Amino acid sequence: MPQRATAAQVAAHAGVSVASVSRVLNGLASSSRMAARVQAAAAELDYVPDATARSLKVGRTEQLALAVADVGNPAYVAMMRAVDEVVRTAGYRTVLSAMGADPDDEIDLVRNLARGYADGLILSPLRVTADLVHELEHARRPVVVVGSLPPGTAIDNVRADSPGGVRLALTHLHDRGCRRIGFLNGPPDTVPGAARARGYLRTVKRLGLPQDSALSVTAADFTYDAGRAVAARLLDRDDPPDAVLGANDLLAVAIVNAVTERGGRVPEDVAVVGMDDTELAEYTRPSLTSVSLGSVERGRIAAELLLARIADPSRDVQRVTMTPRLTIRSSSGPARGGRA
Amino acid sequence: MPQRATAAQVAAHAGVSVASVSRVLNGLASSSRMAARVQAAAAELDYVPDATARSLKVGRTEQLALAVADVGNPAYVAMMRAVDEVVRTAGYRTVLSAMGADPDDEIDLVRNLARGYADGLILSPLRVTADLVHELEHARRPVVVVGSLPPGTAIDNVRADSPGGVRLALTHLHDRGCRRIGFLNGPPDTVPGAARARGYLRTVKRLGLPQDSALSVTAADFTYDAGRAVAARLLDRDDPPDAVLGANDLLAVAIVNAVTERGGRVPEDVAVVGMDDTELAEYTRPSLTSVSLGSVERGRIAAELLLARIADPSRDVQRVTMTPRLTIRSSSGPARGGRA
DNA sequence: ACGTTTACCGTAATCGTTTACAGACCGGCG
DNA sequence: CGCCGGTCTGTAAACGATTACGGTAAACGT
Repeated sequence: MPQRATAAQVAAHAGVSVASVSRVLNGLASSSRMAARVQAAAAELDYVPDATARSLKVGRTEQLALAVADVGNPAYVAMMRAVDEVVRTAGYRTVLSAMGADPDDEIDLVRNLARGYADGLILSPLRVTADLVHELEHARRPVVVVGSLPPGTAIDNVRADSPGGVRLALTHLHDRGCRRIGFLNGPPDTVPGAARARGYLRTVKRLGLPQDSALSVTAADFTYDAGRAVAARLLDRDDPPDAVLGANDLLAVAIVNAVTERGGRVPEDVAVVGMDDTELAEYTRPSLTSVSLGSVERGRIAAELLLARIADPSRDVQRVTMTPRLTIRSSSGPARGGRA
Repeated sequence: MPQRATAAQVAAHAGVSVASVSRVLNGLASSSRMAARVQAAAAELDYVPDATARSLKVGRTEQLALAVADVGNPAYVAMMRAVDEVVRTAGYRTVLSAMGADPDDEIDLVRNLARGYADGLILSPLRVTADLVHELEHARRPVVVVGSLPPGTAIDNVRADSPGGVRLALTHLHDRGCRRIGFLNGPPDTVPGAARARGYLRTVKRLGLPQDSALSVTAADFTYDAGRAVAARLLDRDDPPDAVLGANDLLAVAIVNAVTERGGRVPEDVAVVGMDDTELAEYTRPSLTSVSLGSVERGRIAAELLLARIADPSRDVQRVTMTPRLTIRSSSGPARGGRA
């Protein structure tokens, strides 16, 4: 582990001042003779400027923090990739701040941001409490929230249109002839859980479908295992649904597998639609019809919003909503026409 | 965006010196009267110490960099989670340094580490060139490599036993009665690709299986799509294999889907085994027999090795190899006994 | 030839902490 | 009463860069 050279050492070695070293290495005005000397000395000593010292002086870390609720969820993975892509090409680094389900984690995170280890934060919280909103509005560094916020909150944010996505999915199933459409939701006290539950109720009413509360089941979280754990409540009934919407691709796949394990066929006996349109939808068999809520674009836009705000802190607060898009695959099958 | 208070302001507000502020906030010796005053002042001004300044002074950033080749690969996602878990509980942050397929990216990364933006690096390179090894050995900060390195390289590393894993898989298939066992590999010029190819050849020989080079196919990378693109070369033959090993769960799933789309049955017509034992193996139908190369443990151990080396830079170089473990699921089916 | 602009370069201040060092104070012991 | 030991506290020097400022010398115009 060789010692690191400092700018002062380079300066001494080249017989110039540290100011000149800094100038040359940052491409500021300097004679070509000077530039050559400094560069030679820097190369000889294998000098690399210290990021920490630079950050302290210029007041920027060139790092952006990213916090998502669940790194295991493919939708978040896709979002992370998109964020990192934008962030990196802008010359910043991404620091990952995974967090648990505890909303206090998020509050701590925003507080810690005040330490200045990053120039901004992209936060995708599962639950939004009043405390969190308060903390966000008083954050010492710019924050962009991915997901909905209470109306009037003055924070840049980019949200999915969950109710719209649910409507797209249910309408599609209705068009295919499904009438008893079940819903496997995640925890209803989360932002996406609540939004999707709202969308489900609203659309069921609008389409004139049976408002049977037994058709709506919630999993403990948005994971495959949690989906499997409660799938029986939906399927093992005298009057099982002829279609199920999963609040998530993972939950949808859980339903698909639960159906097939019971000897049922997807989509003939039960059609299934997922949400997020992750890669999973392509891998699984039957491939999964899924409505994209724009995870990738949300990530990209969030990163761009953050960079823009860092560049101009006084710009207007932005609020972007993605429009959902349905991709039809095998799990909701071809038109059911003659059957049933 | 309220202004940030500095230690000097807190000191002035409390009528003490900045040294005392620092001492109190870091829990060093100080009278209770002093502690109370400082804490009151700090609370009043909502003071949070600056991470950058602290880092500059103490020479630690409390950040660890993590670089993996492909964030889309579930095996790496699992590894990332494991790393982050360990890193975070040790009080460090994880900074993500995604990189492309270009080996130069990795060299840049190691070089950049000299800037001191992180206290250490966990690197999982797809390809290991001589230049990279050289760079690693002269790195200014501790590096742990996940994956194999040329013998004699003095770098902490934790590797998978790919050949062992392949042997496990092939032996299993052989035991099930399969004789024409195909292999869908990733790029053979990558570290895992090369290791698995070696393992395949060796085991095929040992088991006395046909050494038909047409049975071994390589995909352009370790992704599902790349697998799909070349699956035909393996399946659409006069003498198709009765089993296929995927170098990857993604590649294995690609084979499974390609088989079923051709009307074949898995495992009856073609048994399939994957590698990495990711969550995908549970989701897909038929569920995928897969050999775990210990992605999660590799991540955990890599993080622990790095932390240990940071704590004691002169400790002996460690090299850990995970032993592979086979999990049998439906895709390689029950004993084939009477059939064929 | 002389004043003035221009281009470079070095000195030193600065970013916000931590921490070595030394001074101040108090109590207790001989 | 003097001295020693210990406990706190403040002063000031780092950490390693960037950059405002001023000075020097070359270049230029008349």
